Amino acid sequence: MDEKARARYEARARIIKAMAHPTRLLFVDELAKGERCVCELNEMVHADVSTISKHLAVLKNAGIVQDEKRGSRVFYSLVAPCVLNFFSCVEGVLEAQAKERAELVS
Amino acid sequence: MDEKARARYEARARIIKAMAHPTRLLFVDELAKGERCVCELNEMVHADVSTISKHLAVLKNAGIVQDEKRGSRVFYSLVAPCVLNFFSCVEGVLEAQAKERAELVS
DNA sequence: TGGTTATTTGGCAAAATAGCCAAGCGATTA
DNA sequence: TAATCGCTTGGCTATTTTGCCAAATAACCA
Repeated sequence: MDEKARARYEARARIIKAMAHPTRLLFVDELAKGERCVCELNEMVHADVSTISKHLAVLKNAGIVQDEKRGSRVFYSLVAPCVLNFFSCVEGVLEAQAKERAELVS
Repeated sequence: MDEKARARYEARARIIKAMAHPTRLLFVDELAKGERCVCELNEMVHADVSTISKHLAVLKNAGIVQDEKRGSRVFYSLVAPCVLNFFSCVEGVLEAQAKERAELVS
């Protein structure tokens, strides 16, 4: 594999890595319904606001969400809705795993 | 968020995390073309065989690939081809980012 | 102006991940 | 049987990620 190809896979991995956290997946799921301010997202999770803010920064850096300050609040919204497609795939994999585990028992 | 929802997002994140590495993305891409033995995958990457083996174990544990021993070799194949859909999405995000960076310069 | 609210940043410690080497193990060949 | 091949596992260190706290900033209200 040449250097260029390696860089491409690294760039791809960077984006996917941004999705690889339960809290961030929850946020993406929520933002699919519309924009939300940090305070709203904060209410959904048991974590420090600074932690929330850093998770959102990760998503923003990856180009998955964008932010817009209005008044004293910052609103985040989804700019790459295609990441929602990840869910159906992942759900399918989880179901297959559950099925397999069930068969092992029987 | 209740305990059950949290567990669901954690399970999802586990699968996505398995995809969040350049080498593993390369392997998935390669396995999309057909099964490959560890030795073939090893040739594609500058890394110790043990490292390769561990990456494959991560993908297998996540339910993305499966393995089958035939003779002295172990062949891996893709069992969740839907993960290939990740690529087109990620590619789109990368393009959008490149475009934005280009606009910042101009 | 001073205080409060909303959010980000810096810094740190704990946890998870990555990758190398050495060792182990089953299958194959000599 | 001994040596080799293909692969996995254990163990270790280096790096990255996570999440908390404290501090900084910006907008708003009194």
